[in-house]
Parts: sequence; C-alpha cells; structure tokens
Amino acid sequence: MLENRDLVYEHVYEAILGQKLAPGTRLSEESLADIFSVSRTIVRRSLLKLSHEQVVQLRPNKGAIVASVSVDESKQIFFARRIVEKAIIELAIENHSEQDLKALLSIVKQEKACFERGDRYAGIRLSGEFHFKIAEIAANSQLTKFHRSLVPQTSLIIAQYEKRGITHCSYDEHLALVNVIREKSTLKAVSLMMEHLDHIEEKLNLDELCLSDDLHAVFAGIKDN
Amino acid sequence: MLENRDLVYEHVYEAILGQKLAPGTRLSEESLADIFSVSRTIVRRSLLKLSHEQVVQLRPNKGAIVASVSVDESKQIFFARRIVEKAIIELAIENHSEQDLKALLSIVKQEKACFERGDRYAGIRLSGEFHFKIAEIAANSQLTKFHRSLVPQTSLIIAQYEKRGITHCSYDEHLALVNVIREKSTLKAVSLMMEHLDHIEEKLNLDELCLSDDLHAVFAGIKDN
DNA sequence: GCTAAAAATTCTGCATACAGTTTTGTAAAA
DNA sequence: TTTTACAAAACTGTATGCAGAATTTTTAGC
Repeated sequence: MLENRDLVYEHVYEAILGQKLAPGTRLSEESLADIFSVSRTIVRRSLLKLSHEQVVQLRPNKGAIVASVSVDESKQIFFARRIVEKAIIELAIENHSEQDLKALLSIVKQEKACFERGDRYAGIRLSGEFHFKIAEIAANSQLTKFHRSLVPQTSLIIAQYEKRGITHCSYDEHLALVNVIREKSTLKAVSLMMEHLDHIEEKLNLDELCLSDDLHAVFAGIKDN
Repeated sequence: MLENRDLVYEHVYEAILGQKLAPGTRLSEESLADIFSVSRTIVRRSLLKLSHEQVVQLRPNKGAIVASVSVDESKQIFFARRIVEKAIIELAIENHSEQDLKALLSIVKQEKACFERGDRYAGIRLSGEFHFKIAEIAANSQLTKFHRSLVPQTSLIIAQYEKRGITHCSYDEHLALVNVIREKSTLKAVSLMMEHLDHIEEKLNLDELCLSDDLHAVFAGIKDN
C-alpha cells in the first residue's frame, strides 16, 4: 500500500516547513500529479497524510490548500508545543550520546552560516531540523510524531503572523540549548526551551488586531464556509 | 475529498477501541468493502487514516492488520499518555462548566452499570469515552488529536498484555477524578490521573518475559519481514 | 507419506475513466 | 455599468480494471 518513499508528501512537507508555500495556496491534484509525474491516486494519498498532520486543509469538492491557522488555533499549537518540547528535551538529556551533541552542533553551525549569508529559507529549514534532532534523541516515537505535526504548523503561523521586519533566527538560543543538554541540567534546559518558544511567539502579531498584509491570514476560515 | 461521515473508519476505530478486533487481525480491503457496501477506494482511505493514528499497520503488498504493539512501544505510549493526560486535565480544570461535570458523571454512571451487568466491551468503550470527554473539555484541538491516537493504542496494549483474570474496570477512579475536577484542585487531579494510569499499567505484563497466550503479540513483527 | 516446486488463486498497488460539483467565463437584461 | 442567468471548463469523488506481488493449493518427485 505504501511506496518506499512518498516524494509528493516529502516535497510538500518540506516546502511548507521552509515557508516556500504560503497558507491558502491551492494544491490541485492534477498540477501536483503533473509536476511529480505520478497519478492523482498518489497525490491524494499524500494530501491525506498532510491533512492528518494538519498542514494541509481538505475542503470537500473544493480541493486542498495549504492550511491557514487562526489566532486561536495558533495559541493552542504553541501551548501544545510547550508541553511536547518540555517532555522531549527532558528525555533528550537522559538519552543523548556524544555523537548526538555533535550532530546538534553541526546543525547550529549551518544555521549560523545561513544567517550570515542571508539565506532565510535554509535557515528556517535548519531551525526545524534542530528541533527534530532533539526529538529523535528523545526516542519516543509517539512524541516525535506529534512534534512532527506541530513544527510545520509553527512555520505556517510564522508565515501568517510574523511582525514586519523581524528576521527569524535563533541559532544563538539553539547553541545555548546544546550546552545545557551537555551539562545535563534539566531545569535549565526546560526553562531555556520555554524562553526560546516565548521569543518565537513574541515576534508574532497574535494579540493585536490583524495588521497582516496576508489576505489569506486575514480571511482564513471565511472562504471555506 | 471527504464524505460527510466515514463509516468504515468510524466502525473499525470503535471496534479496536472496544477490543472487538484483536491485534494482528487482517483487514482485507475487499472484505471491508463488501461489509460496508463501498468500493475499495473508500476502504483504502479509511485504512490510511487509521494507520496515521497508528492503530492499523499497513504492510506493503501484504495488506492491513490491526496494529500489534511491542513492549517497548507500549512503554512509550504510556509515557506519552502521562504527558498528555496531565496537560489535558489541567486545562479541563480551568475550562469546565457545570454541564461538563454532568456529562462526565453520566459516563461514570453508565460505566458502573456496565460493570455490574458484566458488559466488558461497553465498559471499555465508556472508559475511553470518559477520557475523550475530559479532552473535549480541555479544548485544545492539537492535544485532543494526539490523545485520540493514544487511547485506542492503549486498548491494543491491554488486549495484548493484560494479566489473566484481571477485569479492567476503573469507574471508581473516574468518579474520584470528576470530584477533584469540580474542586478545581489541580495538583490532586494530576496525581490522581497519574495513579490512574499507574493502575492500568500495573495490570499489564510489560516487564516479565512474555507469558501471553496471544501469538500475535508474541510474534509481532516477525511475520511481516 | 513427506518435501519441494509449480500452478492457480487471491489480494494489493496504481492508473484511469466517468459522474457530479464547483468555478469560471460570457452574454443578455436592467 | 452593473447584475443575473446560463453555458463551458476545470476539478474533485468514486468505481473499476489491470498488472504484479503474495499466498494458497496442487502436483510431481523422493
């Protein structure tokens, strides 16, 4: 029932994670089928999986779009992410090897390089990778799966609600996280992770009346009814 | 892309939650298609959704079976459930209405009735319903979705690893939970919930060398290779 | 009678055709 | 010029047919 690798799923997931697909973008079955040279059947399977991870919205008889997240949902997603990231980093501190720390540092190094050369997309992508790597170290497949759904949703939130002019880059906070993981100081790590999420949320326009220039964000949930 | 209600999905989900389908049971596409008078396309969509919730396992070219959970996975699932149930009950204490408490009590009452007349299936079913209701009160759709995947997986674990002769019934603990939710005593509620999960886990054979008479559990993951 | 190879059957994986719905485009009427 | 009605195009939802893999049954050999 499953192919070895589901290219459509992976590419769309990556594109959303890296903010190359804006919320509201239509994902027509036939277009994707053409692009990836597969039948609509395969595309439908991919879209179904993406919709289960809530990064794509399936509207009956109206096709799939990249999900738009409401302010309320955004707050729920951040709440859930705090819960999961706390559990994950606690497990990661228990389970990590020297090898894992090296892998984390390598990601941070690449993040720094991206920031310095102004490669925003790759930076966002690597930031997700950093959090995924911690989840991998935590080695709880259930939490990892949940986490895997929350991270790209955070990307969508940032795409919709980021305050103008703020570049999203937190490689220094990631570096600090690696250090406290090495020290195995759980309390410090958790509070650092919470602050890290605070900082991401603070850069958003989740409280003010919507000043966004993204129509999809403004009218999310209107067109669908 | 989605029908109003997906009958195949709902019925299989319910059957697994209520332990009417044992781990390892084959779910042939054509059989299900016949039973529900739909085409294989619809069945495939349902099986795909169930596999995303990890209650059904899709084996390439070998069809779908009700998932078998290994001891290691079981521990991960219980770990994740503790995290989520803690977060959910904390939210439920903040958000609940008098109406919600009545609904919870109604479920507990039905649970008691089931126990007294020895209706095991309905009892298991209602026990899940009780936890789902708390999740609904918590009103965080992300946590609810995760929870919705963990609860039927717990059913599968119990089906595989429950110690012989132990009837699974916890309506008294559920009643105690309703009372502490009413009192809004968060600490008590969380520790009660953790103890509740402890008691469920204690009734399982997760530590000893497998004494289970369920071949599917014993040989889970062998036949598939 | 037992084992092993081969044939037949069953079932999944995928593409595609068709029906029904939504959307788009056009033209007439206000 | 704007609005409304109608027609056409585009797209989704579902069923189904076919190819190929896995499983079962049959058959031949020991």
